[in-house]
Amino acid sequence: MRYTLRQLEVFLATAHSENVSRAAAGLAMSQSAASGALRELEQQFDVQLFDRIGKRLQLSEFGRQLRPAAEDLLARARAFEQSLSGEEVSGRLQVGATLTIGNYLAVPMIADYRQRYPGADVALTVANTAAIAEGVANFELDIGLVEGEFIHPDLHSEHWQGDELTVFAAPGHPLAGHRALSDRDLLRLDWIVRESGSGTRQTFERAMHGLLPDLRIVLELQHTEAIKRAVEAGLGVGCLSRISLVEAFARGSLVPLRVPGRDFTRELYIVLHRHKYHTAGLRHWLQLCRERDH
Amino acid sequence: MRYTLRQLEVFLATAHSENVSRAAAGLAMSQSAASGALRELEQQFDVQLFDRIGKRLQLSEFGRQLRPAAEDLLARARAFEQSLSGEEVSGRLQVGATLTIGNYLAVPMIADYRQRYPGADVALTVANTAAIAEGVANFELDIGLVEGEFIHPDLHSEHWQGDELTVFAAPGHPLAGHRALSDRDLLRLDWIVRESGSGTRQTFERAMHGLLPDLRIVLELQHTEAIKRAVEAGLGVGCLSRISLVEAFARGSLVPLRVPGRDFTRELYIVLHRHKYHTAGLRHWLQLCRERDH
DNA sequence: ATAATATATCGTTTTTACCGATATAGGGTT
DNA sequence: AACCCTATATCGGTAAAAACGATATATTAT
Repeated sequence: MRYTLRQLEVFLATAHSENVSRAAAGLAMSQSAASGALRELEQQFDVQLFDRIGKRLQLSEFGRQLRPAAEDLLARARAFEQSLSGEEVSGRLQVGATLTIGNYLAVPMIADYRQRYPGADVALTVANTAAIAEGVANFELDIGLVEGEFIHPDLHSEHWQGDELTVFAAPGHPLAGHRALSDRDLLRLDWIVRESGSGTRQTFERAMHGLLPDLRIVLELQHTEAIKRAVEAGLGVGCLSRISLVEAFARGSLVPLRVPGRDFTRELYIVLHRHKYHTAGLRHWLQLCRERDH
Repeated sequence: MRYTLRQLEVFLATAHSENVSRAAAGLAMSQSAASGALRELEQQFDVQLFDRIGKRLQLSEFGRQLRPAAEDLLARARAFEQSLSGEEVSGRLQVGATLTIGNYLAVPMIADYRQRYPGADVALTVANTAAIAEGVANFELDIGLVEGEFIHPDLHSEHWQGDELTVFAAPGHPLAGHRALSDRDLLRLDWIVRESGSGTRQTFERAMHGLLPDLRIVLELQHTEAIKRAVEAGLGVGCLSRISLVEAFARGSLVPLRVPGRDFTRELYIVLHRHKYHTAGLRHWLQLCRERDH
């Protein structure tokens, strides 16, 4: 064997940070040692893993090709080390989720996961669908839970569960408890919705197709809770995922409005890297996802 | 990382030969170095991979548990080394096959394989079904092509193709070109068949169920070609796989006899280790197998 | 018993991995 | 353009690791 697992660690850490010094620090070694390990690996096989553009290191085309296999190999090596150590589930599972999913679906799942597999740790990163996908593609996230569809050569996205937006208002709103809303009603309402670019907003716009130019959007907020409070305060009606509203409906602080003519459904997806090793932790999390696949 | 790929190599080579000295020789290192590497690996994780029974080393229960994952990891590490080296298919593919399959199916496949993937090498081991299965389980063979079914916790056997034995005789035989043979006919014949324990013999005995005690077996031979020549010489009738007879039938040196009342079919299986990494070579071979799955 | 065969260990040598220091070089900033 | 900040590569030295040969020890076979 003409290379070591340590060299792989250096390679991948450097590929990740595009910075030998930081990679070295992360691996608890000096910059010179990391630089040497990289040089060693490249010389052994007479290949170039990085393009040295000035003082910058950037994965070469060849290095980019090799990375997924190297990540896979190292993940397996770590898993093997753990079976040698006799440990069960360990290592921090990096979960990425969009805002709505993160707050309302992922958080209870994390509680469940940590209870079922003590010693297992989860880090939740909340970002939009594109950023989550990027993270999974770069091996920074183990799994993504997102609201949008997309295509990426290295990623595999699997249908998780259906979701639906609900139009809602404060209990005292003129149209609360009213008949089903027509398009004319929708155009007379003041809307408080999520910001452009969010998955929730995209679904909202799709559902409102045909009315968009004339819709009165009075407030755009980046947080679900803020929207709910604004609606409670009577500033207008909102449109959010039903999963973020069940509690408020149960309490009676908000009430749903029926809009039968329009399609507010959307699908949630699980995003995985096509060539990533599934650690025990990841397998357990996936099982949890599938159990909650209504 | 608290271990090296080299240590894994020593571990596996020793597990394979149950002999540190030979393992060391195979890895081009001294016995003392191998012994030290093993000790190192065990001390790092405070585990016992081998039971030292006197001068004998035998995989401990723990070592046995770990072996498949280690083999998998090392196979992947080697594959990664090859992608670093820029080589394509390489390494010798160890194929195990039973006698009939080896001679009549595997040999032309090897020719095909080597032509399609220049640089790829194949070693064919011919043995009975049980020995092939054993070899695959011990990682000595990459794949087995066998005639019998069996169950083994670590092995996965997949249906490959159907086969059929054919009863045949020399063209001048009294029953050649005759009507279909009845049980009474079968009992009057002199039989030349494969030896007990062979897959072909097993299928033959199953097909002849009910007649076995009275069957006149005049000759048992271990080689298909020998049986054909004996039948050509008029010593009796034979019963072999149709795949070993097509040529002789085409030439007219032998002729088939019809035995409609009895079932001479059997199934051929592909045997793989459940937890073995599929190298590029193995994947190509499997593809070849599936192409030839009639 | 004795020979043959294997493994473990010891002292030694060689190799390697790593560090700190230093040289080099790009990218901003003034 | 000169300067500083930040990064990487390289060099010499050192400590650790890996390997070797020789030797001690243990088991099996003769």
